[in-house]
Amino acid sequence: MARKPADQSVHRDDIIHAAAEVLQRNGYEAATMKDIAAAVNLTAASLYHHFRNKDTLLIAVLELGLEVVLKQIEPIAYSDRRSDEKLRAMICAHIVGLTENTAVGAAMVYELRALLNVKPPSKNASLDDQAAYQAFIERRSAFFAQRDRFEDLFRVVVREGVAQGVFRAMDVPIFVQTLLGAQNWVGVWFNPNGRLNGEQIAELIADTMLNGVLTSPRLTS
Amino acid sequence: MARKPADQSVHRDDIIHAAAEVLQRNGYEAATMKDIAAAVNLTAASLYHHFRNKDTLLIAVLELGLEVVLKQIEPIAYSDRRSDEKLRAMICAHIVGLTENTAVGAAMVYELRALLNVKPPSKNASLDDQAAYQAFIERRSAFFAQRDRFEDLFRVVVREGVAQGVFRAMDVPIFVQTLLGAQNWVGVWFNPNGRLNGEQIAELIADTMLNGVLTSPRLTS
DNA sequence: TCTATAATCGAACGCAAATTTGATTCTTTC
DNA sequence: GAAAGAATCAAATTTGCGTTCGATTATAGA
Repeated sequence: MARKPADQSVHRDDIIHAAAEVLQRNGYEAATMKDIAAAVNLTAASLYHHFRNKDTLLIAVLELGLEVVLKQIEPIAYSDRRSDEKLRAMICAHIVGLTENTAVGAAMVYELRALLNVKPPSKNASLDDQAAYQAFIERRSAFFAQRDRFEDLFRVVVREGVAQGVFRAMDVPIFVQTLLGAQNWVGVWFNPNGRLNGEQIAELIADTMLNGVLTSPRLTS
Repeated sequence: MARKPADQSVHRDDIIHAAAEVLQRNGYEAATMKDIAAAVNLTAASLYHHFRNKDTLLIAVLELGLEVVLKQIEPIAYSDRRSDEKLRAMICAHIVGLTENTAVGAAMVYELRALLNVKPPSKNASLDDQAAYQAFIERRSAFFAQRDRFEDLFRVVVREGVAQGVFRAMDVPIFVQTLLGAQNWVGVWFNPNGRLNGEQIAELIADTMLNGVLTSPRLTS
């Protein structure tokens, strides 16, 4: 009866990754469904077989990006190493992740606003559309909840370090924003053909940030 | 004969600031000329009396943002204080500037891509349009040159500090990107109704970043 | 082989947005 | 107070994009 996805057909994830790349180049509003479709050798119309609409595609990209990064950071945060070691590992993991997929990383920085700006359907829209919008809103909330959780991991580890005396007393939320800014920015300026690779950059940044808060400074271990 | 700008008429700068605010909310592509016009009680058509097109309005916003920030940073960089004091002052000036005008600050982070994505006019466009596009391109190049100059100010001061021994040996370009990321990010998360004001945030961030590179750590002077 | 459904596409729809046009209303200056 | 240009607007134009529709093709299971 039913037919499973054919092997030669384009996969959901292919589209998401292609979308991320088009988004990186043009930004959400300027990126057209046609562009995205072309990147996977489809027509715009075909995309609607895989995604209800453009908004849904956007959130799929962002969810993917967050999931990847969470999966790498979370186990480190929950491990029982020393706080400064954990923080260093988290910083490096995040930055290396960004440099390995700059497209998704850039989306996580640049496209959140687009996600927030998604407009509700007009009142004479189909019930189907109304329901889909509700689902979208909930999905978006869940995304932001996850994202808060991601940021919290850093705050928790830093607080831990302060309590243990490995980090100096500080304003934890501000420090974490400082850290996240430095990290996210890498997704903006990183050049795969540049002088340093992701790991090297990650270590250098971790050095600086850790030095900024360690009670007894030490460089790369 | 000719008529000088009437006093009650909307001024170029009003439009630029209004545009910055609309851009902050929606992003360049999603911001409509109508929205921007409405923010200064005009119609979209009227904007074309002041700006040739939407692109020109965008670059005007960015030029304004850069000019403001350069005017504050440059004299500090060229002063003859100690390098670490200069760097601290530069960081604070930049961050305070961002928090005082988050709209323009956000544009400096988010809208550079839109600036790069401006499309040339079609080949059957008027000569006037062709010429205007050339002018735009040059203006854009000049903008990026200025922006490089801005970033260079930081690199120069940091190198100076390393040479003088107040800063540890480090990878200067990476450190400056780290610093700029932390700074720019403030424009993204800063909340005027938040717990801390711009100055306080600036000092905290400066503490962390300087601590990250000082040879003999010290906190707020 | 036959059928249900997955996957795709070409063409068309509807709409919103940038820009143009042609007039109209102010203000300054002579 | 008239002329010239500055500043504005309503309406029309155009263009491009998201999305829908109907039809077509391919494939796994009955």
